[in-house]
Amino acid sequence: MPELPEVDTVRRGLTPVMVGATIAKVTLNRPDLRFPLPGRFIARLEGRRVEALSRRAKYLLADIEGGEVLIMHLGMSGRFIVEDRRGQHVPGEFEQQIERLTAHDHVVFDLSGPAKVTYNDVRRFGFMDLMPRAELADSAHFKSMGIEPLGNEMSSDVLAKLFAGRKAPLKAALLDQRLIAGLGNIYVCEALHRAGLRPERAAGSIVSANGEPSEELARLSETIIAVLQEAIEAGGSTLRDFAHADGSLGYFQHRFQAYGREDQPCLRAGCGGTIERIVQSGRSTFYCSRCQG
DNA sequence: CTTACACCCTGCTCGC
DNA sequence: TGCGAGCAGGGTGTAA
Repeated sequence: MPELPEVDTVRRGLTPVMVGATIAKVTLNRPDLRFPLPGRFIARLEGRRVEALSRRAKYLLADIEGGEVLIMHLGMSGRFIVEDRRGQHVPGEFEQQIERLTAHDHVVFDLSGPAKVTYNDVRRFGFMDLMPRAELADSAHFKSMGIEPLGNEMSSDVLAKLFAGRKAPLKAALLDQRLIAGLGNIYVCEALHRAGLRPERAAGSIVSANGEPSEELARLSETIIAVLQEAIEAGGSTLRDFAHADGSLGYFQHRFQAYGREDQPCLRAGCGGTIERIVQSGRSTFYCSRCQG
């Protein structure tokens, strides 16, 4: 589920639960996620306070008392479930509570308060790592990471530099985390649709020859920011409601204009086209060949 | 350096 | 009803 807006939603949800709390106990139900968990994972966390929780691209970062940072990536299917410990043992706390599936609960953080935070990940493409804050920037995860799309560096000037001369399709360039970090398949499709740009076009083709940012590039830059901000405000897309254990879908139903809408009418006013699905770099691209030029 | 592709893993849906 | 194929929001490693 998690692209930048979803990860940010998770960050917001976990902040009041985790920040300031002490990690009383860590339980590992397996020795690895996508990668092996770092050595002495449990000992380095237990008894320490969580000082802050932040996001970089699709990564969640928890500052741990003592100077280390807990790095968490949700992969494709990772999610956090917050439970009041009593909720587990006192049915009726939530009237309609459905027993949640605990298969694929891989890591459990018992906090100093009544809360328990469980990392659940069916496909196990997610991972966690732990290292001193000072080593973060040079770590394998972050050293080649691109700009933060909602950060200060994001502008059509910077995009022009990043895209200049690239033959890769716009779709691939926007998905490349070494250029811009945080966009995923959904929001790339949405941004290109809203900006009216064809996903197959070479990324370099929207940078004008004289080096000045083109109008298309400016539109794309602004659209990316707008789409992400709107998604964050809506609380992400299809994330399950991680704050409760009832298994129900989150409130945010699809406001997608393109993603997942193959064969359905293009929603751009006056377009009248039909959304098509093609495959680029092994992944589905949804777009309207009529209004995306 | 850039680009392309296989791969990691589990579960669900679709067509036969 | 059963079963294989294809698909799913991620990143990584390798090869060309």
